[in-house]
This record gives sequence, structure tokens and C-alpha cells, in this order.
Amino acid sequence: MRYHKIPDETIKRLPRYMRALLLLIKEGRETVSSGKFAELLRANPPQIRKDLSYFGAFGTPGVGYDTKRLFGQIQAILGLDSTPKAALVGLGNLGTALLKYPGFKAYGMHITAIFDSNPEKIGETVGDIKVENVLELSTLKGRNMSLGIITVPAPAAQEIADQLIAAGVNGILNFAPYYLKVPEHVKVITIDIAMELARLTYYLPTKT
Amino acid sequence: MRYHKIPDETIKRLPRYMRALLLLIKEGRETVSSGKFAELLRANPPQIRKDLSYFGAFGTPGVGYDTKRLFGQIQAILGLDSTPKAALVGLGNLGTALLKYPGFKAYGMHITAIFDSNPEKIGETVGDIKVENVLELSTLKGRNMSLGIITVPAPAAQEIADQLIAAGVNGILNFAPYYLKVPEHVKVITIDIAMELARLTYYLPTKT
DNA sequence: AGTTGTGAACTTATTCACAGCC
DNA sequence: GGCTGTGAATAAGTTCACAACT
Repeated sequence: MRYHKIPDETIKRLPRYMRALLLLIKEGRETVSSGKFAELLRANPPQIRKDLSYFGAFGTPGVGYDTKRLFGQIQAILGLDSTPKAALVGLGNLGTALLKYPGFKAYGMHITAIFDSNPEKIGETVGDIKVENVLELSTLKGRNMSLGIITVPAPAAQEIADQLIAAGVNGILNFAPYYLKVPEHVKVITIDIAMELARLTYYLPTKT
Repeated sequence: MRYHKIPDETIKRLPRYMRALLLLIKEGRETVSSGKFAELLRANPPQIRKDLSYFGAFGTPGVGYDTKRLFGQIQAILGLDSTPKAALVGLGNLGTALLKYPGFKAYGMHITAIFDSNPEKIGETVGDIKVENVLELSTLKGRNMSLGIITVPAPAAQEIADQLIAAGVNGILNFAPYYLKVPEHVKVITIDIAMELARLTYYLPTKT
């Protein structure tokens, strides 16, 4: 491999690859070819090979890719091998759903702090994490938290984001339907569910 | 405008435009230029103009776009003017969060049926919708439901999808971390939250 | 003067095709 | 023989630059 700028689209696909690999590993498969792998993911074999080739040569010609090894390699590429810690702010239905989500751990990630504004919830324990008062969000500083998950209503999102960033977070997963203003060095991924559903209708056959 | 294949990326941006327009309309703005609009969305003016131009000429040179009219036009493009009906399957935390999501209605969409397998929930009323038994999913047929939202655990997702499709649904918003196999005419959008969070870590500065 | 709409230039991403390796 | 890794070819999407319109 030489120097290449890695396409953003490739990065988006890597977690998908991880999930498929997890499945294969659970099935006891030791190796997988790009062809078989593509079939499982409903993708094209050359794309998978190219995606992986950006990071080095991971496969064995004539054989394929070692499932376990590749999983570890992708995990390392994404920076998941250091099990980043995430703070969740907003323990509503969505926040609760996320905490129960299986798969965070599978990828090597940990939600280790929870904040909410509801006095009834503060002090409560979810999993083995104590719910803290959102007004004390500044105490996050020094707790080595690199990610924040925002599941609060839209009007509060910006302030929460500001505080998370002040506490040292530099990656935010935002579920509030609001465009966060953040400094250059902070990466935000916004998931807007209503928007996705809205887009879906475009593809329906019964368009007038 | 001539004939053009419309980029998928353009379709993804249209709901974002709608949301920004809603905001402008609420503020009482009658018109907006692509420059102002781009600023609000943190996007490029020519991209907005090009996106819109795929569907016709919506703006007035020297003035800009009429906010209300443009909102209606995008709504029509996406097929949201006929207020499509959606069935939600799986009333867990995520399903409940979705039902409370403000914004579905804003876009012109309606969740009009809820299904779950939990006997305690069946018969209950959420909003003004009665929760039905998931085993009776086939009763959806003839109720003119065009969209399905799947918020059940991964192992059940495929079967639910099959039944939704049998009942006439041809667009599915899937939250289960599973690749659904669907016929050609059905469009699936999968939102995998863990995957998005996994991707986020790639952009963190502290990569080893 | 201000702003749209759009062909053309450019950039980015995907797919192909095949040499090289196991 | 089967499969990877990758330069080259193709396709898709974005940005530019400017003519045309109000």
C-alpha cells in the first residue's frame, strides 16, 4: 500500500464489516473470501478489497481473510481497541434504549457515565452506572471521556454539547434534531430519525 | 430543467432543507436566498441551488426562494404531501421514543398502527393508537399502510419485515442490527446506532 | 445590484481487469 | 485454481463561473 487519502465512505463501511465478522466468528468460520463476505453484506467484492487495502494487506491470496484477525485490525483502525468511554446525556426513552443496546460492547465501547435533569432519575442506577445531575456535567473533566451521546430535546442540545466539549469530549453522537455548532476539532454525527423516515417515502412506488 | 438522474445524496438532503424551512417559516421569513439558507444548514449555496434545480425552477432571481412554497414543493417531491401511514412494530424503549418524537407530523407523516408481543402492552393505548398483537400483523393488509418501522430485537426483524411486506408495506425503517432480505420493490433504510458511534471514534485525535 | 439555474471543470468514489501470490 | 491487492477506467457528486432573469 502507498499513501492514500481514505474515503469517508470507506470509514462508514468499516463498522458494518465488523458486525458481519462478528457473525462469522460466532459461526466458527476461520477465514472468509471477499466474495463470500460481499454476499453476506450485499456489497461488491472489489469494494471490500479496496476498502481494506487502504490500510494494508490483510488477506491471504488463494485463501481470503482471517476473520478474527481482520476484526481486530478494523477495530484498531477505528480506534476501538482502546475501548473509548462515552457519556450519555438524557435518560429518556431513547437514552434508555441506547443503554440497553447490545452491540456497543461488541464493538469495544463503553458508556460509563449518565446524566439527566429529572430529580427522580438522579441517583438511580442503570446497569451499574449511577445517574448524575446534568448540572454537574462539568465534573466529567478529568474522567477521560472521549465521546458524548446527546439524547435530550432539541432546545437543550447546544448547551449540553458546549459543556461536553468543555469537559474534553471530542466526538458527539447527536440525536437531537438540531445542527450543533462545535469547534473544528470536534466531530459530530447527527442521527435524525424523522429525516430518515421522510426520505424513505421518496422511494415508494405510489408517488403522485 | 432537462432530464437528469437525481443523485441519492440530493434526496438525503431534502428532509434537512424541510427542517430548516420550518424554522424560517416559524420565524416569519417569507423568502430566503441560497446563501442565507446555506449558512443556516452549514452547506454550500451552489449545492442547494443545484439540488433544487433537479426538480424545476423554484426560486426567483434577485429574490430567492419563497419559504412556504418551497416547503410544500419539497414535501411533494418526497411524497409526503399524501401523509403516508406508518406501522410501528416493537414498543420497547426505542419504539416508545419514536412515538414521542416531535417532527414526524411536521414532515407530514403519521404512525397509525402499533404492534407488540408483550401481553401487558397489547390493548394499551399510546397517543390515541391501540397496541395490537404482533401475531395479528397480517390484519394490516387493506389498511393502506405504506411504511413500516421495525424496533424489535435483531433475531425477530426478518420475520417482521416479511410480514410487513406481505401486508403491502414497501418502505421499511429498520433499527435492528440485521441486514434484511427484501424483494426488489421494497426500500429499506437501516439505522444502526452502534455502528455510527463506532465510526465516530475514528475521527478522534487520540488514535494510537 | 442581487440572485437564480446550469453547463463545464473538478473532485471523489466505485468498479473493472488482471498481475502476482498462495 | 482461487483469491488478493491495485492501477486504470468509469461513474457519481460537488463546486465553479457566469449568463439570464427580476
